[in-house]
Amino acid sequence: MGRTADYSRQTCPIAATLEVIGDPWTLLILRDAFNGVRRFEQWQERLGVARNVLASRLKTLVAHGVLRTEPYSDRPPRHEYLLTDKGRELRPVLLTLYDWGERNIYGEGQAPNRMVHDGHPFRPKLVCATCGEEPGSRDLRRVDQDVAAPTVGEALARDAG
Amino acid sequence: MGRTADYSRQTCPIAATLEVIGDPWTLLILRDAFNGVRRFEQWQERLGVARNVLASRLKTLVAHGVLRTEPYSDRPPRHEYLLTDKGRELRPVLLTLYDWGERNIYGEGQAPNRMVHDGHPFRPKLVCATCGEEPGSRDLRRVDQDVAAPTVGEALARDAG
DNA sequence: ACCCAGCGTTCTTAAACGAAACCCCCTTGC
DNA sequence: GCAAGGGGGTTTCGTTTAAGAACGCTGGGT
Repeated sequence: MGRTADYSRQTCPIAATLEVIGDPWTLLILRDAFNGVRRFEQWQERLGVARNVLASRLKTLVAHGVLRTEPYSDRPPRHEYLLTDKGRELRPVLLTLYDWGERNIYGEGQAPNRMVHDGHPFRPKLVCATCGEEPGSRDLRRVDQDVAAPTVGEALARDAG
Repeated sequence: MGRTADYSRQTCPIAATLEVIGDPWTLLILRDAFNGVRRFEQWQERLGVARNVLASRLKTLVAHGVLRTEPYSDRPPRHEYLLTDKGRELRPVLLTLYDWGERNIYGEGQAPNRMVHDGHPFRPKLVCATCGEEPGSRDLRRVDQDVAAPTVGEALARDAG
């Protein structure tokens, strides 16, 4: 029936997230949003993405509340796209993707840019918010809930309504 | 000319990472790998992904060194797919995706499963490895290197060779 | 009046997906 | 010895989506 990876039957937060930001280009659109890009033409120019695809991606990001539109001119009517709080919470996702790519593809210090935090080099570290420890492979488990949890499709529908 | 989002002209670790794991299904394949899945039929059954697509994804993950094959039977010749060290380093990516989906789509405690770390609930927190602080939007910057950095395509080629 | 900027929409074409059939290799059971 | 079945794919074919280029719309500038 086509090509879309349809994650919506699953019941999993990862699948749910990918349903929102898993399309090709979407994460690069968000990367640029974090870097200050707000307008259609800027994204189009920087990414070289097809305009129809860009329009469609922006639309679904707005529909999911990751971006919102804000008018910046009445005549002619123009608006820009800004990250919402929900969108800003995606920053850890981008940072971990960045880190993996730098270490595993580019190699340390070989990347075209660096992250700087308050004057010193930044490298993300993921810790347990409760105890502050870095989780190992052994001590972290995924436990099923006994309640019947909604599928991705259902959760997204509720989220939109 | 087709459909692939081609990130390879960019020079960015995020784009480089997406070139490896950004295909539809790939992140769910990895999610299941972290949950102990190792064989073709298991993935096929759990994901419902088309077999040709699954075969192709596994192939590229092996080619990029995220998974490796390990024989588990000589006659008939059979192998399973295991995460490499490089693959295991993707865990933070999966954890941040999980966290976002749980909080922003399912809602706290509504997800079908929970993460448990050493007996207590786990929620990932991203901190600066150097100073231990959680970075805000203001104090984290991306700084260009002056050296001419390789494109994603070049970095991946070097990575493979 | 003409051109330009900004933001898309509409078209066509070609790649990638989805589904199901098919294939190979070997084991087990009758 | 032959059929059935499991594991791990590949082939074939139809459909959907992305790429790419062209066009449209709104208003501003000169």
